[in-house]
Amino acid sequence: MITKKYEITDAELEIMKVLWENGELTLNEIVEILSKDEKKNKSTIKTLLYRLIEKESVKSITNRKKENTYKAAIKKDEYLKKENESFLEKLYNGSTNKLLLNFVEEKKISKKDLQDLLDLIESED
Amino acid sequence: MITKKYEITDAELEIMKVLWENGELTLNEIVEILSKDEKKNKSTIKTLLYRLIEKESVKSITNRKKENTYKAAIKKDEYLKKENESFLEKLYNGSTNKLLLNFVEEKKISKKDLQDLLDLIESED
DNA sequence: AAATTCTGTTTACAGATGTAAACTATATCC
DNA sequence: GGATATAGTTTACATCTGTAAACAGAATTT
Repeated sequence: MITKKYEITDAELEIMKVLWENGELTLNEIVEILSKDEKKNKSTIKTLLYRLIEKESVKSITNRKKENTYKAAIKKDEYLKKENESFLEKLYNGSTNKLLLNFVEEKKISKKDLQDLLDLIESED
Repeated sequence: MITKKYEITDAELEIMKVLWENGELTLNEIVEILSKDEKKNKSTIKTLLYRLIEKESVKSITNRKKENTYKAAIKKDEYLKKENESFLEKLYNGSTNKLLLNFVEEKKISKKDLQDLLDLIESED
């Protein structure tokens, strides 16, 4: 059976982000946090949370004498990695260099950004 | 009225890629090219092409005494730019630097890649 | 010219997605 | 303890997607 752990939709991702940032939360806490910028109905958030639980991207924790809490069951890094890869594949034939070049052309990356990053790497090894 | 020009689905994108690479083509030429790697039915390709025409991403050209030809009505660069931006926004809060750092951590970008790119930029200005 | 064959256009349909209400069981209030 | 509120679960529904067939009009064949 194929795991769909990483196939998270845009709407679901908003919930994952909250969980990644805040750890273990109750439904109401999630709603609270999301209500700051999003205008999603609580019921909608419940559904999204449920779908995430079904696809095992979120774990629901039953607490004695309290509401359940929910936490991310997949790591943000791993998710990002998959997404990066499919983005690269979809638009740049898997070539990071093409992407970089494109970003530079679009002025999304400056010379300084590159230099800073290089310095950072140098300082690490 | 909002133009949906750039909202191209994954399946539709395969057709756009063919048109970007080959310019103006007939349906059969598109089918021919796509049949190399994809296993899409001709009818499916027709539908995708039609949807692209509807959303004004492809222009259909009527030729006297010949089949229509089709060509991309949006530029690849522009499309890429939008996609880059939404990808950045969705996963990195719009921060190119976060993306870069992440790519380096995932070993998608090497020190050499960065250096080469820097050299390239230097040589340009 | 009638039959056949394609090209262009429309319709179909199942599954995914965003959004939210309905239902049910459990906890809380009086 | 019964009424009420709320959390957890299920169902609903419109739109979007991927896939493809149906249909209609023009071109080609015989």
